Amino acid sequence: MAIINVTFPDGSKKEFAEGTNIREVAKSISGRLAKEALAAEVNGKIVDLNYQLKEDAAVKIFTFQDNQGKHVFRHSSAHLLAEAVLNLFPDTKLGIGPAIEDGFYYDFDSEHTFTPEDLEKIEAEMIRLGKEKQEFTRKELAKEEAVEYFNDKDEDYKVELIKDFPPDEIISTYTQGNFTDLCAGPHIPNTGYIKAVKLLSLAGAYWRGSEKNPQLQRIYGTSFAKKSQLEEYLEKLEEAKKRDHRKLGTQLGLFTLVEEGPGFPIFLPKGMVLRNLLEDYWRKEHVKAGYLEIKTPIILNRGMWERSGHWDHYQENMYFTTIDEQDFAIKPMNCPGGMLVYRQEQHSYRELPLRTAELGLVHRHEMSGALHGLMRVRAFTQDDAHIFMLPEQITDEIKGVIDLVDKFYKKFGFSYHVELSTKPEKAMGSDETWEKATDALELALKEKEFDYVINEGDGAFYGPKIDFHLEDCLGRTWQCGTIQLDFLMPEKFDLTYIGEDGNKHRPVMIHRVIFGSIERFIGILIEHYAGAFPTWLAPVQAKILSIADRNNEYAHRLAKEMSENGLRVEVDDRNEKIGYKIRQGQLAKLPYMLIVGDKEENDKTVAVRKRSEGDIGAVSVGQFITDMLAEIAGEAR
RNA sequence: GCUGAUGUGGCUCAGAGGUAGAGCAGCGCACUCGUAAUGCGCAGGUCGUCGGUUCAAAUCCGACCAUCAGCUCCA
Repeated sequence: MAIINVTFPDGSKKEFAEGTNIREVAKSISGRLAKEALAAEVNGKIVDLNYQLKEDAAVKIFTFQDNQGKHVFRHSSAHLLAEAVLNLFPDTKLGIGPAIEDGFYYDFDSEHTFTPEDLEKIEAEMIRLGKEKQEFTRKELAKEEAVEYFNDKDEDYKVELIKDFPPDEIISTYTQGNFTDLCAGPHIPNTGYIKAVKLLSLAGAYWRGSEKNPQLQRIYGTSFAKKSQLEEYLEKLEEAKKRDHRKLGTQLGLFTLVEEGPGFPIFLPKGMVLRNLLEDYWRKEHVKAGYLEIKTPIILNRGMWERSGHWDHYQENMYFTTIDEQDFAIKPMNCPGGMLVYRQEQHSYRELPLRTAELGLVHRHEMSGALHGLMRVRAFTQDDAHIFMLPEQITDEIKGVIDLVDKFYKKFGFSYHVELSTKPEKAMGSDETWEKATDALELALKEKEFDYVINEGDGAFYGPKIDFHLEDCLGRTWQCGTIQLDFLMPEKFDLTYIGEDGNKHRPVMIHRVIFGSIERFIGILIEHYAGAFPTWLAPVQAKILSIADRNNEYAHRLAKEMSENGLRVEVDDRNEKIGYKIRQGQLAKLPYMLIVGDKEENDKTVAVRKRSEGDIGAVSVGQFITDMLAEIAGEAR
């Protein structure tokens, strides 16, 4: 029998007899690994533990600690879910059931509408089946056999999937107990591993993600190797929900969402302070980066929107109005206004790149089901800019914008990921133009050495884009910044510049936003800081709390002095105990509370209580103001 | 828009056919207080909206609106 050389991730090597399976390999390393092993990677391919080695191989064994191990574990959990559902609701047809970040789901087609109570029953059934320790066994079959097998079981969706595979594809199925599913695998050894499982929610999901297809019932769940891990996870979810910007927004008095204006958030005084600070910072940075600020109207006439292509390509998202019997539209984007600005005068190649920026309020008709706090609204302000440039300036300008986005996000401590979105179905312009634009964006990303994923067909109707995504408290990502390269709009509006040769040429343009929408960015910001804003951003930077009524005058005198120094201060002069005032201040997440009683009044000091550190002792008023201004200047830089 | 769930005072929630209740917040009074909730009292709700069933509806039924989760779509 042949000897096989196995190399492990740490570089160590071991010899095994041909046909040895991974379980035995794990056992040879340690009993514990054999117990915890879920799946393995052999020469780059993910396999089951009973995969038999046939040649020399690099072997990695995965446990629940590894992402791959988790993934396999959750995928097997999805199979267990399907088995449980079929046991309880035999007429159910199966869609697909993959592992996802933090869990898994399975899509079902059933006459019966699942209820939250059903989820409990299904969960109990999963646990029961888990106790049976049913083994997952793999079987390979030819395409026709597979079609026949699933046809017999009336699994229409599975048949549809198989029919889309290439003709010579080897199809595999996995069976546990008397449940068999179409699946590439791999899977964990048996269902007994799944001891901690929780079905979390129920939702409709279109078959293969298309609105045109029937809607299936999707059950979401998660599972862990140990009960304690599940509990920890559920606790973490609860904690994350406390950071929800919708909750904190009301609690902290930043904004409000009312039934009278779905998707039209109302900003309250404290929210406006935050918003204005962001805009101030934005303006400062944009002047530095060579942008000129403009403001274009919210309403423009029909002809202009026809020219821009929005009338044909974006109508379903737009709001309309009539003025003096003429059609007008409320802008869903700022670009056409930007075009009108460029067209105001003749431009020389010497002026380019010309960077015009606009904090523009746009309105878009979003589907009612898509609305979400400040993250997805129907009216929002984009921190827009349109850069008009020579073709040879494209890469540098894109790189400049990438740097600016990075600077902004780093300032707030955001981590983000980048996507490159390509030509959508509803697009203007030729494939060549699109390809040219997409290549230019890709080149800039490569030169910047950014990791990015390609988002097919998700570009704007006038051009491809680089999207910057930020995460909310639950790890859902939202597109914020975007850079779009556009050869078409300058054409549509017949934009020109006079080149070195004295002739007219067509400029290229970039549409870009950094925050994306101020509203969305604020939503992310609230969740990121859990409402505890750094001092420079805090709507109220310090609150002065008086100990007794007789200290109120001193408190107000201090407040006046601090306000005159540009600090945002409030006084709590209510006739309440200091512990109570402090509690409320702490819940309001104020960076500083200044407690003033007889002692402070006599010494002309304030007793400082810092949000993060508690009581830090008394300092003179002047000293406190100086320190705070220094802190703010440092943060706001 | 689709699927499911939810909607009770400013906020968090109880009440599940007999005509609305608590805590917090608010207001008043007393206490004048030293680092996360002082006590007492008062006021506040056409129970999302409209319609139906019933002697009687917050409660049962229907439609609509809004919100939440997900799908789809997007900054």
